Amino acid sequence: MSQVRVRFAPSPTGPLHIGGVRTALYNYLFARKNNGVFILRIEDTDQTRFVGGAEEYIMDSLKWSGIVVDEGINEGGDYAPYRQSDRKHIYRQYADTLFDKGYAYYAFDTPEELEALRSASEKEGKTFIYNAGVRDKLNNSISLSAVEWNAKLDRGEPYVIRFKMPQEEEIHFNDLIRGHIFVNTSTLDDKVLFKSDGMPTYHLAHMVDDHMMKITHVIRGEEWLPSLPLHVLLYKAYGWDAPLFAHLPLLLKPDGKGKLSKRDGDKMGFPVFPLFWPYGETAKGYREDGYYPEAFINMLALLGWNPGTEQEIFSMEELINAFSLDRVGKSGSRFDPEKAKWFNHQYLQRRTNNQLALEFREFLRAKGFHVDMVRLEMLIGLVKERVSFVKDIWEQTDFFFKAPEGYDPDMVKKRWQADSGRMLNELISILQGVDDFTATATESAVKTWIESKGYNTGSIMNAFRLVIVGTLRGPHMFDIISWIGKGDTINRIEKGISEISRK
RNA sequence: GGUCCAUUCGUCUAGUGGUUAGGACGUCAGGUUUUCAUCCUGGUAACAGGGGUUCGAUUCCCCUAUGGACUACCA
Repeated sequence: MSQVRVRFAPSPTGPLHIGGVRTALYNYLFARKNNGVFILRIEDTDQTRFVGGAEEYIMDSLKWSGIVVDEGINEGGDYAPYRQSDRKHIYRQYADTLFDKGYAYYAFDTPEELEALRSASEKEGKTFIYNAGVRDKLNNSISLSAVEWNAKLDRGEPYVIRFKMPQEEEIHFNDLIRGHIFVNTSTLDDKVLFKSDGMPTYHLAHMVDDHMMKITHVIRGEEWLPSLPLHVLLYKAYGWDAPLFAHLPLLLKPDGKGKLSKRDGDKMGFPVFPLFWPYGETAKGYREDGYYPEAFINMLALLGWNPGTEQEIFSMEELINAFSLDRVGKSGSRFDPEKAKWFNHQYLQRRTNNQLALEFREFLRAKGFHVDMVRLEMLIGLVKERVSFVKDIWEQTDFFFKAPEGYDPDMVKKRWQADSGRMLNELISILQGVDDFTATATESAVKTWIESKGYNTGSIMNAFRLVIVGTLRGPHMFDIISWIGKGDTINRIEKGISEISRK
């Protein structure tokens, strides 16, 4: 068999949705798995919907995700150009071929006329379909005489080129994910192939390009399934071999009904886009929310596909190895933001303290703290397993950098006893006597003291934590005081005693 | 409305003509942690409904219901 060639073909109409990233990913995995080629083609035939920055956004998103394009606008390739507006000149002749062969015709109906027909049909509870049923009553090169429609062309009247859908024919085709499907052409309409503005529609452009670029497998979203019969007919009309098709199920809302949208993300506080979108109505991105691209991709890969084993954590290499189209599900997947966080937690745990320290150092710098790497790595080691994102580390460690500004009133009420101040004063002198201020040294000194006095460990330690942290949370107490040092520890105890006792 | 597609725990899913219907996220409980979190252990929880076919259907077929996509000179 010839070399596998697949393409991801988005429209630059705004930021790329994570559903789009998943489509790109599956194409990419399929290509790599089969030693094939992954192509990025920009489908910008609708000039009215063009959005500046979207093309770069698409490329940046793929790059961040670790999806490597083999042929595309930046990469070049034997089938360039890879942007449809740059290929404009090649489509017209293919529309003409279809006309010459009798598979297409000119239509002069104005958008207003068609709109009127549609609303009239709707009033009767019917759907207006521009096909064999009404074709010869409308304004086109089939209903009009050759003299008439040629005159219109000569006058420069706007027109489109429509596909001439067969009247009553069963179209059978196969989808790699869904199997055999068939539909009767009487329910299909004469789709516009070539627009009056001189641009092809998606239906013409994508298949001409797929054919010219020798695409072997079309892996795209389920929203294209209804137009597959048209595409199959088009391939037949040209006498071309059609590629194999695989229609991917959609990503659905975490709750409620319908497909995942930007609104869901806004409402529930999770991103629906890979990267921050800075234009117009801005949108948050996974990258900016602190997700690792590996976790993001891993999460997306498992939404609609599964390996058939119980493995859940996959590197890109592993995904490539394990991927196959026949393990892609048929039904839409509800997106679960909680599971996305879990994936990031897993990836964060697999990073070394050194890597995390490097990442967290940027955070600290922004806050004006400068800590050397050795101490930072120690700190990371204390809180690493408690967090899912680098940015969470701050919430877990803020009290390492500054004494508490207040003391949790509920906890004080619950844990601060009449003699807590006296005992903590004793504790100060115990700590004062520890020269080597390591966690083990201070711990053993304090435990010996508590035992010798017959104190209650719990009440001492809770009060201790209160004055050091400000509330009852955080890592092991002796790890904390070892990190902040003897001087600061004692200062905090003294400050805590005086401030809490005063109340 | 019409056409097409889909339907296993709350969610992502595995699975088979005869299984204690498995895993993960979430959730709940217990344990560890003198705090909180993590972690560990355990529990909860599903074959949409109705007809067939069959000795036997979650699995195969049909119908219904529900969900989704499409129904543009948008992709």
